[in-house]
This record gives sequence, structure tokens and C-alpha cells, in this order.
Amino acid sequence: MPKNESPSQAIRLNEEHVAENMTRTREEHATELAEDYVEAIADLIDEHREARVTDLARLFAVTPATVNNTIARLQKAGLVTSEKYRSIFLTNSGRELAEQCKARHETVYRFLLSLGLSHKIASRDTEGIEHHCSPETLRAFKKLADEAGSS
Amino acid sequence: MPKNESPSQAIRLNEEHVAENMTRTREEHATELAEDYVEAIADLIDEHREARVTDLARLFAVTPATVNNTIARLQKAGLVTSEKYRSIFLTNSGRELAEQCKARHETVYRFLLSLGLSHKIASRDTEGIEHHCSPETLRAFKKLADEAGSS
DNA sequence: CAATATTTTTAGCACATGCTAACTTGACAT
DNA sequence: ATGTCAAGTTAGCATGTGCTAAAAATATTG
Repeated sequence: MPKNESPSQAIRLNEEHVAENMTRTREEHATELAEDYVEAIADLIDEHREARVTDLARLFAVTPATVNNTIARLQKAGLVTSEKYRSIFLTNSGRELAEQCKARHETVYRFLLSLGLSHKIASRDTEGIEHHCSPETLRAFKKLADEAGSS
Repeated sequence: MPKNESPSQAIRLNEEHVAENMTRTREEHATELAEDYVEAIADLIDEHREARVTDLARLFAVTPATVNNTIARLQKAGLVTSEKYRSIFLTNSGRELAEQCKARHETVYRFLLSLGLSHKIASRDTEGIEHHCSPETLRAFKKLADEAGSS
């Protein structure tokens, strides 16, 4: 193998850039689940006054044991309150996060619909995309969705 | 707490739907890293004829130990070949995946640019979004990006 | 109220993804 | 050629996110 001349001046690969983005993506992953949980809990409370382990397990297609595990982390993070054998509630902080997430979700969803995608596809892709949109991108999405909506 | 009447007919929460989407998102996560790796390896090989552990470590802002670990998994998955103390290469399957990823990345990036976002923001958000776009959404993105590009 | 069914919790496991520290190998310069 | 330094590897650990199986608590129902 040839000696290699210090790959500092890559054409496609701006290293700092890529590294930053990877790091951010890793961090986002850590919060995605939390966001999904608080959003689901908020919705469940809206509809049934409480969110139970079983509801969440069904919703996320995981076992109750997994929900428990995750709830413990969310509690440590100050997003939910939970007492043994009782249902789960949001802290103020959790409620706030849930609202932000719901708004963001709405924006992405409406945006994808405005591109002409089906509800099914839009709903599916929103789930994956919503956690990775910067404020700038969200603003752009919102603008487009609003324009399309008013026509 | 009141008895709850089987939350099967939720308004916002279509359970099967949500469950499906969550399951898919989990699966996507499992492949994201693999995709990022093969794409980076392909780029490195393009530019330096080989991809070394150190290059990948720098690129992803992780330690060489972590790269090693991940490469072992990619090898088990049949995406790369790697021998001790040698640089890393793609299998046919890995090369194919890398190409798909690069195309997808390009599409998402050009699309975000076409919304008027800066290179920096577009590049950042592409990293997060690209792994979660269905073929349908990608098609829509591509169409819009192409239209904007030709003006 | 007692028997049964459901829900929740716990313990123990697995795997992915990261880390540090210590060791080995390879490359280069004198 | 050899000694030093960089690169790669290994072992051991942590955390997140999932699982199963068994135990405990709660709820329902005869």
C-alpha cells in the first residue's frame, strides 16, 4: 500500500464538518425516544386522562418491561413522574417538550402532504424525519406547507 | 383513576400505525451507521485509494477502538472486507449500498438547498434526514430539486 | 370475599455503540 | 538496522434499548 499524503484536504470530505454532523446525529438519537415518549404520553393523557405502561407498550410495539426501563430514564431526566403501579404523568418540562414535538411533527407532516405524498407515506416518513430538522429547515417547511394549504 | 374503556378507538393515536412506524424507525437506526460507514469508506477510497481506521475515526469523531468494533460488525454483515493491520475495502454489496446512499444523500441535499437553506444547514440536516426517506418521498424531493435547479 | 385475570415490576440476558488503557504491529528516519 | 512514533488491536467497561420469564400488585368477577 502506498504511503498516504495526509488526507487533510479532501474534496468531498470536509472532516470537521462530517465529524460535527455525526456527533450531532448521535446526540439527536439519544433524545429521539424521549421525544416520542413524551408526545405519546401527552396524547394518551388527552384521550384517557392517564398513560399506562400497557398503552405505551402497545403503541411502541415493545414489551412492558422495556417501557418500564425507558420510563425510569425519562424520570431521571425529569420529563415524567411515575410511582409504582401507577400511571405515568408529565412534568412541566415534559409537557413543554411534548408541545414542541407535536408542533414540529405537525409541520413536517403538513409539509410532506403538501408535496403530494399520501397520508400513509407522509405519516411514516414524518416519524423518521421530525427529529432531525433544524429550526431553519422547520421554518422553510412551515412556509411551504402554509402556502400550499392556503391555495 | 377511572376504569378505562379499552383505548382502541383513539382519535390521534392509531395504534397499529404508530407501532409500525416505531418498529420501522428502530430498524432504520440499525442500518444508519452501516450506511454512513460504507459511504465514508467509498469516499475515502475515491480520494486516497484506501480507507484506514484512523481516517474513519477522525471522520466520525470516535476512537479507533470504536471504528474497529463497528468494522467487525460490517464485516459480519458482508459489507466490507478487512484484515488485521490493513485498510478497509468494500464488498460488492457494500459498494452497491454506498452508491445508493450517495445518490440519496445528493437528492436530499439538493432538495434542502432548493428550499433556500444555507449549505451549512442543508448539509447538517441531510445527515439526519437521509436515512428516513421512503422512495416516494425521495422521488418528490428529486422532482422539486430538479425543477429548482433548472431555473 | 375468594378466585382468576391483567398489569406492573424485577432480574437477568443480549446486542449496538461508545469509551479508556494497555499492548502489538508497522512505518520511517537516522 | 534499529529505535521511535503512529496506527491498529484487544480487553474491559458503560449506557441505551430491546427481550423473556417469574414474581408481585391490582382489578375483575363469580
